[in-house]
Amino acid sequence: MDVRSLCLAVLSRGPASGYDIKKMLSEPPISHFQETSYGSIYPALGRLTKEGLTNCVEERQAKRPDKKTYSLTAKGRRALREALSAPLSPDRFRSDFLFALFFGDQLPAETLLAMIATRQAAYQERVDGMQDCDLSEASPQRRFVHGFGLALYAAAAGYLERETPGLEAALTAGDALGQAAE
Amino acid sequence: MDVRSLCLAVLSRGPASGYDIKKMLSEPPISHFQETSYGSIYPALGRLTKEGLTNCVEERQAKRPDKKTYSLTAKGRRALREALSAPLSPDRFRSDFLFALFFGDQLPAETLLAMIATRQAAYQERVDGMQDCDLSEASPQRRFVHGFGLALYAAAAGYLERETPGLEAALTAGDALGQAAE
DNA sequence: GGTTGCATGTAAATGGTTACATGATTGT
DNA sequence: ACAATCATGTAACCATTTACATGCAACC
Repeated sequence: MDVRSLCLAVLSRGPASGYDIKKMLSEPPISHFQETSYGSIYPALGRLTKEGLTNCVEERQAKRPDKKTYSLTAKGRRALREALSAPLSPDRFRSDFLFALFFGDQLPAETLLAMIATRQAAYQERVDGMQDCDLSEASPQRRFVHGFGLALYAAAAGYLERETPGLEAALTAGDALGQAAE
Repeated sequence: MDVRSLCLAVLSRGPASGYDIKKMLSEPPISHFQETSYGSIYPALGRLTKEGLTNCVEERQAKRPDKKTYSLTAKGRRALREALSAPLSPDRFRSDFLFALFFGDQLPAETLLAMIATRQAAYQERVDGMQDCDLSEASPQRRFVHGFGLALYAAAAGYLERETPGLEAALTAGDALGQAAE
């Protein structure tokens, strides 16, 4: 999803500054499946405003840069709806961890097992954090999205926990074979 | 993971051409968690060779471009090991689908449900494809990686299947409320 | 006294995708 | 006949990240 649509989407919830938008996009649950930086948001807001998809109201602030509050125009809302209902690009999972593991015959078994333990901890931490999350006020969609993320991370953490011993056994057996062959 | 390391990793399995490398990276299971294109691979191979991380042997071919077969040098193998054992960037999941769903109050319920059905089918198809996969010859690592992917996709497909009816109920109830309020 | 939050923005560098350019062979 | 496979490479374009630039206020 391009940054412009991300901005429009956040603004559909109400007026916000570039700073606010970045904050919302960088917090769970959105941060779990989208990424952005100031360097892309500010230019995007400028362009959106120039093209009439957003309005911008400047508020003078002493001792700070003027705060610019953006809001959706009717045209912007239409553009957002279009972007959300257009064919969406497929979900993607990127993992350097799996890649390293896949080519792990280049590395000592201990290194691999340490890598796995680190990932397992990271996934588990995420799961724990999400389970503590208060959803009593959340919309059905938000709960659904939250649940989806939780299901994925729990599956990852669970798999790593369950299957690591088996891999460890296979790797040490392989090492022994390798040494026997020498 | 940068394209250079991807190339080195594939070459650690044996000499290959740019074409071969692209093919391996574009096939499951690697395609499930890494992406590349010719436009990045060919320049990367050129640079790797210039820097002495790979060797290149050209083979004349009539009627086709000369085939260039690359192989790892000792330096290249060291660089690969370094890249694989360096701190890896965290796994990332990107989903325009979840994003659209999250801001789904902008869209009619039917559109949302259709989107979900499409994704569910896509995930399920992936799961089915992976279950049919023959792993009898595969290394322990490869099985582990395969299993990880399968666990994730199965969790996604399962979640969507289980939880969609609940969301549908909530959405239609919400619609009714919204209409009552008008 | 240090970190976090508020608040904007630009410029350079990075790194990549997409499309183009070419073209025989093999399988359906 | 048509698609896929083999086989390389370049150039234009795109988007984004990272680092820089600035600086107060509030909290710990």
